[in-house]
Amino acid sequence: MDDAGRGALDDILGLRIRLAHGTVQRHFAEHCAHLGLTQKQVSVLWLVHDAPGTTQTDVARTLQMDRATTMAIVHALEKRGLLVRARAGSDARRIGFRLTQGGERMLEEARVAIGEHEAWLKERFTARELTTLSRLLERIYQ
Amino acid sequence: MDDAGRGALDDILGLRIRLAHGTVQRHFAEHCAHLGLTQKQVSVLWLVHDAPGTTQTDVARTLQMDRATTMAIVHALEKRGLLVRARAGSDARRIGFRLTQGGERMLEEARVAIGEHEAWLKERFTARELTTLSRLLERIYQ
DNA sequence: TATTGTTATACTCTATAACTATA
DNA sequence: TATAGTTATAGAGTATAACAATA
Repeated sequence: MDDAGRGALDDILGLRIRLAHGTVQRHFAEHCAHLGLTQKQVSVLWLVHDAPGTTQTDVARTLQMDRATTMAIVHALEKRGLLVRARAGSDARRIGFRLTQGGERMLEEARVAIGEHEAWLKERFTARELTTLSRLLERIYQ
Repeated sequence: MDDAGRGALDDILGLRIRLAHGTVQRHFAEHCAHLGLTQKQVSVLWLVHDAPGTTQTDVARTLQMDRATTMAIVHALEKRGLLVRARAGSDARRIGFRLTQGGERMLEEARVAIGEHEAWLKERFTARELTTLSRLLERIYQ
């Protein structure tokens, strides 16, 4: 009995995405180890910097995470003094985030490391290929 | 102080890959929950089916995992009686894998569920786009 | 010495469920 | 009732380090 016409593991797009993700994650972990931050933590710092006052629910939606998962990440950042929480607006349930001075400094440093990390990732593509890849990936998570 | 010329979070390819990966993983978890298998476990079953006698190191290399990580996954499959281990060839260090009858049956069932899952994933692309996406992703992990 | 398998350990991410406070 | 945040808990994936057996 053979597997003719049954499809190979190579045709599984999910596997390709998973392998690519793993490769990127490993390179990040190595290259950005000196920051002591994970990809997710940097994403949150970046997001809050771009839009101070962003709430937990906003962050969860943008990064497509559970609220509880978001909590854990924010907690770690708060514990390190990179981010503070404060009531946002008239709705007493909503708590907005702001970066501390230390958080801003850390983000600047992270941006340098991530710039290098992204350069390593992108160097294998032309500008046109990068645009194509970004647009195709977008269709998956949007 | 503004961020003109500094690059936006949207330009981070690593983030797009991460979001796409998360979306695919969540859909797999929902759609394939009845199997009681994770993506990794199915990959290992599939791999061993395609090449009986495959060793732990082979699996680790193909799926780009640590040997210890591979162990944990294989252990779970062995515990459920889907896979057995046996000495492979003359090298007494190498242990090859084979699927049991139950493992073969489980793989058949998994293939159906994964076919549907992949159809959901791929329906948003044309055949040509799929080829492009696969080739671009390949350049990252190969 | 190098490779293969193994175990122990630890950390991140992820999600669920149950809870409190506010709208 | 619905939403925002919180906490506890658990499982999966990942990696490191140290070890035994074999090449």
